[in-house]
Amino acid sequence: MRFIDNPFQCPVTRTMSIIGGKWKPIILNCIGDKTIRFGKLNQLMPAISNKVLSKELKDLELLGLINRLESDELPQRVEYNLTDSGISLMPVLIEVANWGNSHFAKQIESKL
Amino acid sequence: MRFIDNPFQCPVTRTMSIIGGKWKPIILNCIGDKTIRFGKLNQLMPAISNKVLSKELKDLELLGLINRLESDELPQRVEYNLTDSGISLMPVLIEVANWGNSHFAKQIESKL
DNA sequence: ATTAGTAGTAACCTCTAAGTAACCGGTATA
DNA sequence: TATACCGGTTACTTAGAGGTTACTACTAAT
Repeated sequence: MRFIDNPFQCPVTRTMSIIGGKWKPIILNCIGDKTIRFGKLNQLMPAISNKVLSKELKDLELLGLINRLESDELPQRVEYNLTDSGISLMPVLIEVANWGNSHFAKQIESKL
Repeated sequence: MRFIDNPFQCPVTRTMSIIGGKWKPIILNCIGDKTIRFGKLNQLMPAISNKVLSKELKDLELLGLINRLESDELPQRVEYNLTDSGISLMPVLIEVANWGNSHFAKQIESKL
C-alpha cells in the first residue's frame, strides 16, 4: 500500500472524498440492509435538509454505493438501498468508528 | 456499533474529522515509523505549503497522533514521530485505502 | 376546492479548509 | 557583512461544502 504526495492520487484521500462528507456515512448506515424511501430517510435524520439529502443521495448513486429505485406505481415512490459496493464499505466504516471510539476513550481517560 | 443522527456524535464522522483532511493521512504515512524533521516532511511533500504543514502537525499533536520533539541543541531542530495512537491508526487507513482501490478498480472495469 | 404528502429543485447565503505570499528570529557559512 | 537555512507565523484570498427558504409537479383524501 502506498500513499502518495498528491491528494488526488492518494487512495486514502480519494476514499475520504467518498465517505468523508458530513452525512454520507450516516446515510449509508440509515439505509443499512433495508430498502428505504426518501421521506423515511428524512424522518430518520431530521437534522439534514431535504436539499442536502437529495444531493448526497445523488452523489452516492453516482459513486455506485446505492441504488435508486423509482416505482412506476402511483403515488410516486422512490426507494434506495445499498449496492454490493455499499455493503462492502460498511465493515470498513465500522473499523473506522471502532478506532475512533477507542481513541477518544483513551483521550478522555488520560484527562481524569 | 451505532451511527447516530448527529455528525458530532457519530463515531465515523468524528473520526473523519481527524483523518478526513486533505493532508493528514499523507502526513501520517510520510512520518511512518521514522522520527522526521519539519524540513524533511516539507521536502517529501512539496505540494503542501509550510503554513498548512505547520497547522496540520499542530492538529495531529493535539489529537495525540504525533509527538513533537524539540531538541535543546543548536541549530534549532524539531522532529516528529507517531504516538501509539498514531501507529494504531495506520492499519485502519490501510483498510480504507484497500477498499478504495478495489472499489475504483471495479468502477473503471465496469466502464470498459 | 383545498389541504396534505411525496420527492425533489432553485436561488441565495455562510463558514471554513486550504492556498499564496510575505515576513520573522535565530543560526551557520562565505 | 550578507546570504541562506530552519521552523515556523501573519494577513489576505478563494473554492466549495453545507444550510435556509421558498417553490414545483404530481397524487390522494376531505
